[in-house]
Amino acid sequence: MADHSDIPRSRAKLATTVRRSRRGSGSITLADVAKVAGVSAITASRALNTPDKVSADALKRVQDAISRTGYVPNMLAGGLASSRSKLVAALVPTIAGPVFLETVQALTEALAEAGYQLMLGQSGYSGAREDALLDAIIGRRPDGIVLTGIMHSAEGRRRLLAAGIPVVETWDLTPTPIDMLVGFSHERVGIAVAEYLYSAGYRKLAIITADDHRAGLRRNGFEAAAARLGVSLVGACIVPAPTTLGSGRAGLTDLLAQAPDVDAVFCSSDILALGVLTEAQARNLAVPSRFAVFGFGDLGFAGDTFPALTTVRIDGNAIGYQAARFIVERAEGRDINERVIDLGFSIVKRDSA
Amino acid sequence: MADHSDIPRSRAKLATTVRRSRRGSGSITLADVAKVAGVSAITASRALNTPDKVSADALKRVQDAISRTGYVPNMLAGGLASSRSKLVAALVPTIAGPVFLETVQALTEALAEAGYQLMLGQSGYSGAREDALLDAIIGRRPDGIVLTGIMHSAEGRRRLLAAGIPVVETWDLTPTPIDMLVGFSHERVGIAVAEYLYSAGYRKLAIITADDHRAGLRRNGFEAAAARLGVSLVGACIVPAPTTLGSGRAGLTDLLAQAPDVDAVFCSSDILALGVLTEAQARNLAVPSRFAVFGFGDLGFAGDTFPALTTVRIDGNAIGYQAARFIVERAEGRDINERVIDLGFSIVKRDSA
DNA sequence: GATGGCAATGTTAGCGCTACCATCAATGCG
DNA sequence: CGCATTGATGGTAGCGCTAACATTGCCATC
Repeated sequence: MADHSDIPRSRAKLATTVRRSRRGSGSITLADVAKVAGVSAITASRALNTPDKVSADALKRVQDAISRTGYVPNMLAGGLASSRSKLVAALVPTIAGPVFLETVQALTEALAEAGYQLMLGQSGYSGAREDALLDAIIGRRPDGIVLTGIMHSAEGRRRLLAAGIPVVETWDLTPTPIDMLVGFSHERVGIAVAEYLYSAGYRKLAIITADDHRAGLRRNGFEAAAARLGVSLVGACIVPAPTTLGSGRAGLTDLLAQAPDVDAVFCSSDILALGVLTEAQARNLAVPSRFAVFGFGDLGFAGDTFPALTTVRIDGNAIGYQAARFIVERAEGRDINERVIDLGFSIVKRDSA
Repeated sequence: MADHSDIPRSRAKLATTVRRSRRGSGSITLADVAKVAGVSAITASRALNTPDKVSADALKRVQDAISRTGYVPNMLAGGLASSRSKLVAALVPTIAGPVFLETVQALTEALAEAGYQLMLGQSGYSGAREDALLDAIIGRRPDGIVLTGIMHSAEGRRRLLAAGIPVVETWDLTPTPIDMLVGFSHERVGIAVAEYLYSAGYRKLAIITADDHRAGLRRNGFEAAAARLGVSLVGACIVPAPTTLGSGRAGLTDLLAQAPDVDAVFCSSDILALGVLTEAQARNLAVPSRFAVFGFGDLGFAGDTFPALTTVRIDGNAIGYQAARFIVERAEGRDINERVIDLGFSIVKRDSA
C-alpha cells in the first residue's frame, strides 16, 4: 500500500480500517503517526524526543507524517510513562500584587523555551490553603516547584521533601533552604537603605511597612542599622499585605500624626511609596524637601513618578530565569553544585530621596 | 494477615514484600492504598472520585489507608485513563500588565475550588508565539482553554476547534466566538465615555490610547459618539501596549503640543491616566479644572489617586469566575444554553472628570 | 419460588506513551 | 575469520489510573 493512501485524515476515516474501542480521546496517536510513516511506534517516539538516535530517513518520514496528520503528542501519557511531566508549578501568595509578576513572567518564558509549562497556584497570604494546594500540585507530578515569597509550613516542607520534587525557593535568603534557592537578603536591604538615608543627611527616619515576613526582615535591618548609626525611628506604620496605593496614603497620614517632623520615609513597596507621594501632593508637602521617600522593588513606574522614586532595585526577571535554570538542570538530571544564589540588590537614586 | 502489618510506610519497606520493577516514580499508588484498605483498586478509586457509590465502611477504610500512607493521586495517570485532565489553560498576552490580573486570579481560585489547576501561557502581544504555545497546551489535553485579551490567528482557531477543547474567550464581545464568551462591548465603552464627557460640558476631547485591538474598539466608539454629538477630537495619541505610567506622561506631553486647549482626555487604561495625572502635576496643571482625565479599568489604585480617578469599571473578577464556571460546567458534561455573556461595565464618577 | 431491580464490589482491558531489552546488520580489530 | 562493538530498529511490558462490563447478594414484586 502506498504511503499516501492511509493518512488518517479524521477519526471517522480511520475507524473504517482500524477498530477502535469506545474509550480514548479519539485524537491522533503516536501509533497512527508511526503507521503513516511506516515505522514502529518507538521509532516515531525517538524521532520526537531524541532525533539523533534515528536515521535521517526515518526522521524525515516521521516529521512528514506528523505534519500530515496534525499530531500533537499527549504529554499526560508521556509523563506517565517517563515520570517526567515537563510541568513546573509556581506557588505565589497572590499574583494581584505586582511584586512577583516579573518573576512569574520570566519563569513562564524561560520554562516555555525549554519545553516546560508553568502551573500557577495562589496560596493567599494565609498558610491555610497552602497544604490543599500542595496536594493538588504534587498530584500532577511536576518536575519542579518554585516557591515565591511563601512562608511554608513545616508540614508543607515535609510533603515536598517526601515527594522528591526539586524545589526552588525565591525572593528570600533563608539559612535553611529546602533544596535550591535564589534570592537576596532583605535584612541587608534595610541596612543599606538606613545607611543611604543617614549619609544623605536625614536624621528623623520613619517606616511604612507591610505585615508580611520579608518586609519584616527589611524593617529589622533598617531599625538595627539606624540604631547603630545613633538615630532612632520617629515613627512606624504597619499596613496589611498586599500593599496598595491607598494604604500608602493612609500610612503617611498616620505617620504625620505620630511624628510631624519626620524627614525620611522608607516604604516596603513602590506602591506604598507612590501612595505616600500622592498623599504628600494632596497635602501640598514637597518631596524631598519636606521629607524624602524611599521605595522598594523598582517597579516599572518608579522612574516616572513625580518626583521620580528613589528605590531598591530587585531583579525579579533574573530571579525567574535563574529559578527556571535550576529546575531544568535538575529535571535533565544534571547536578547542581551551587544550590544557593544571592542575586543581591541595588539602590536606584532618583529624585525622591 | 492483620491490616496494620502491611502498611507501606516507605518504598523500601514495601519493596521487601512486593517486587518492583525499575520503572515508575517509586511513590505510593492507588493499588498500595487498596491493599492496605483491603479492597480492590477500583473501589479505592471510587472512594476518591464518587464516594457515594461506595459503602460507608469501604469509604472509611480507604480514607484511613490514604491518610496512613500519605497517598497523593497521580493525576497524569487519572487524566490519561479518563480523558479528563482537570487542567485548564489560560492564555494571556502578558501578566505584566495589571489589567488581566484580577481575571487570572479569580480564574485560578474558582478552578482550584472545583479541583482544577490553571496552566499559564503568555503569548506576548505578537501572535507569533501563540501557535507554538498552543501546541504545548493542547499536548496537555486540558479540559478547557481561557483566552484572555487575545487576538488569535485563524490557524490557532482551527487547531483549537480540531482538538475539541472547550474555549472561553474573555474581555471582548466578538460577533463570532469560537465557543463560549464572557466579555463586554469595548465600542459601547467608548460611546458611554464620550457621552459622559459631553454631558459634563467638555467639548475639546482628546484620547491617549494603546495600539492593541480592544483599545482600538473603544477609540472607535469614542470617536463615533463624539462625531454624532457634534464635537470632534482635538487630539489623539497612540502608545504601544502594554501601557505604562511613563507612556501616559509622554502621551500628555504629546497631546498638549497637538492641542493646548484640550479640556478632557480619555485614556485607554488607568495606568495611562495615572501617567497623565502625574505629568499634569509636574506641569502644575490642575485636574479637572484645566482638563478632565478619564481612565479605564478601575484598577485598585484608581480611587486613591489625586485627584481620584473617574474611570470605567470592568469586573475582571466576575469575568474570571464566569469563565471558570463555563469550563467546569462543560467539563462535567453539562450543557450550556447561553454561551455568550455580556457582563457590561459601569462608569465610576470620582474627581478627575 | 422465580423474576427483576438495585447497590456494592470486582475483573479485565485499555488510555498513549516510553524504558528496557532483544535483534540484526554493518563495522572494526587482532 | 571469529568476536566484540556500534547504530538503527522493533517487541514487550509496563506507568497508575479508570471505563465498561460482570458478578454477587439482597430485597421487593408477582
